[in-house]
Amino acid sequence: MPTSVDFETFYDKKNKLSASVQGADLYIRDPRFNAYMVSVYDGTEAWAGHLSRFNWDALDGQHLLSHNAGFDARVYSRLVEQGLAPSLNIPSWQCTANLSTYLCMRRDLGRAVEFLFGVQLDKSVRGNADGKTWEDLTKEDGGKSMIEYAKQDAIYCWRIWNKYGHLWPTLEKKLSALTIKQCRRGVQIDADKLELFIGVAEKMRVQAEQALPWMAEGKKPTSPKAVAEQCRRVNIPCPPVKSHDGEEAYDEWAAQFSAKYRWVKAYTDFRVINKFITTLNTIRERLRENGTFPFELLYFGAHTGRWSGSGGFNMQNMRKEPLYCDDEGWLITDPDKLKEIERALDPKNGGQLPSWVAYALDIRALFTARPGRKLILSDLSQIEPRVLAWLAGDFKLLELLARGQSPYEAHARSTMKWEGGELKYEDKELYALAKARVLGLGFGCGWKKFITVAYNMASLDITKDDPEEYQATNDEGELCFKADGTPVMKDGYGYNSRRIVKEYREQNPLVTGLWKTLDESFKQSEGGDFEMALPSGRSLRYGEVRRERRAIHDEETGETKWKWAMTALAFDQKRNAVVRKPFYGGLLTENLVQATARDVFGEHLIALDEAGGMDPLWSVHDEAILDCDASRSTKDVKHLMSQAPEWIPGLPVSADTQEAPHYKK
DNA sequence: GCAAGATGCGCC
DNA sequence: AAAGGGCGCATCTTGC
Repeated sequence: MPTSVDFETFYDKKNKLSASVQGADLYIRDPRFNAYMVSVYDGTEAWAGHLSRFNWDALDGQHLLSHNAGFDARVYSRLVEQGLAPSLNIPSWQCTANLSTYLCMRRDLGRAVEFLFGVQLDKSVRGNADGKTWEDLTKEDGGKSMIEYAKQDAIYCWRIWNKYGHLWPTLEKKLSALTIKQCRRGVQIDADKLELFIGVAEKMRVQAEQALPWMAEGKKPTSPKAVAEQCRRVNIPCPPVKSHDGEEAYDEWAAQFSAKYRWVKAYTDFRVINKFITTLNTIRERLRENGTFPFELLYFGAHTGRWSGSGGFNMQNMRKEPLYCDDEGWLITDPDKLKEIERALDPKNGGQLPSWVAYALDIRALFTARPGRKLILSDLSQIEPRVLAWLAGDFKLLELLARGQSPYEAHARSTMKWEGGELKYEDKELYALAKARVLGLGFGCGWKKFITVAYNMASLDITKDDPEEYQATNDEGELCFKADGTPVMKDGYGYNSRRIVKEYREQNPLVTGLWKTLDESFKQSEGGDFEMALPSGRSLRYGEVRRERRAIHDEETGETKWKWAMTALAFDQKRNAVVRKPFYGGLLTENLVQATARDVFGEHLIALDEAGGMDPLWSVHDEAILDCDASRSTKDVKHLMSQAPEWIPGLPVSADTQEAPHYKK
């Protein structure tokens, strides 16, 4: 029988002493850090009290459990370092927070216990301990309430494992343990480069800041109010809200006014540079003496099972493009100039930065292998379209993929009547369309959204060939064009987008069939839970399916329409809570594909970890970053990541693998 | 003074 | 009938 362990440690939010603010590593090394209490439970007896009274030998040789094992294990190691705990033999330390998330997307103990046992825990004791030392707590009530609280936590941690541990597959246990190991191990940082980047970026920030007229009045640099006031002052419209009016609308606004007003470019630049500096500062603050950077990655951070970044630094969303700085310290944002840089950097053209670029600040270049080792980067090639084809039973497409064709070309051959040679080179237009269809239309996306999706994913403006009657006209009746020469279209336009969406659906009955099947199964589970089985053996659960009327607000007309929708309980990341959301066939298909792709990748991660000689440092959904010894090559990695797990036979898997001096796009 | 919401900027 | 989805963090404003 395992033993659960829970440490209570001093935290002080006001003075920025806490694991959530500092990250676990910095927190436990902070001079103010103090672990004052430990509680344990072995299924029969619970004990909680001050560390000085704890019989550590009781844990020797025991399999341990903690709710957030990564944290408690680090606290223990720190205590050993400080001579406050003996070094014990601990064969395993499992995490019930990770288990709870796997089971029901409730990570914190309170909500997990509420869902799994129907018991409401009182978490107020911990909340009230903010800024209080053990001495403070003993003065209050002899520490009694904290002792009871800590006991309760250890007991429920143990009970979660005891009741549900067997539902956690072996592979998932390994992935949980690997994730905990990765976070603690961290990654080697090029510290000199870090300092250089921060120095250059700070100068760039000053440059941008000096161009903001409202700074003189003491307004904040990115204050929306200050920007709006400035717009009124010079009699130009306020910048369109990107999430509301669309990115394109904003780009047009910026293009129109940036030549005349330098602050138009500068205030957006400021945001970009400032974000960059803040991110780099987090690395600097958390850097350990050996130059490694510990991070946090959440096992099962998304309801599909994907990992999520966490803990103040997200390892999964580092920008791909460097910040380019010109001789005067301005951020280079002009698309033509960026293209020129890209051309110049191509090895075929010399592979050097143009002379007018003073610095290229690439955050990814800071992440390297440990001394004497090498970095290997490997990502699964278009795993989601491949998985979709497998799930839909599209054997024709699978066969083309198995022959080594890209999903875009295979799709064009399979459904778009392409019979020529290599599509990418022979018909660029069709290739772009195939790419947009594959990436954009597999999950039920509608024509309106597809216009942006095609633009973002395949740089395709599918409205440009729309018939003239859809093109907007000005007051004089002349046709309207954007700055780049493409037409401005009327509301209700989208002739070609509608046509493409319709054609895709007609030509891919297996995919639409999958949407329909899932949609119908979902509807049939009305009144109960909908459980979607995944090929790997795990499943996604959608709780308490209901048919209900939901208000839809039409942005254009301002009207509110009521529509029937099928809804279920699902985890909402933004609110960090389980809420009711609408679902439909396309969305369920998307969840199914993403979850299955994650499971395939999970098998690869464990295979890589167990192969030896290479440490998976962290992962980004379909991409593994490995710190390898000299005996390992890209071939080994590529081979392991090209296997289809036995539960998904015939899935054509392939990986792009490279050795690199540092992390890169 | 703090929390929550809106917005922006990043990623697959 | 139609419906992109999955994430995290910083900054600013507003409301209590």
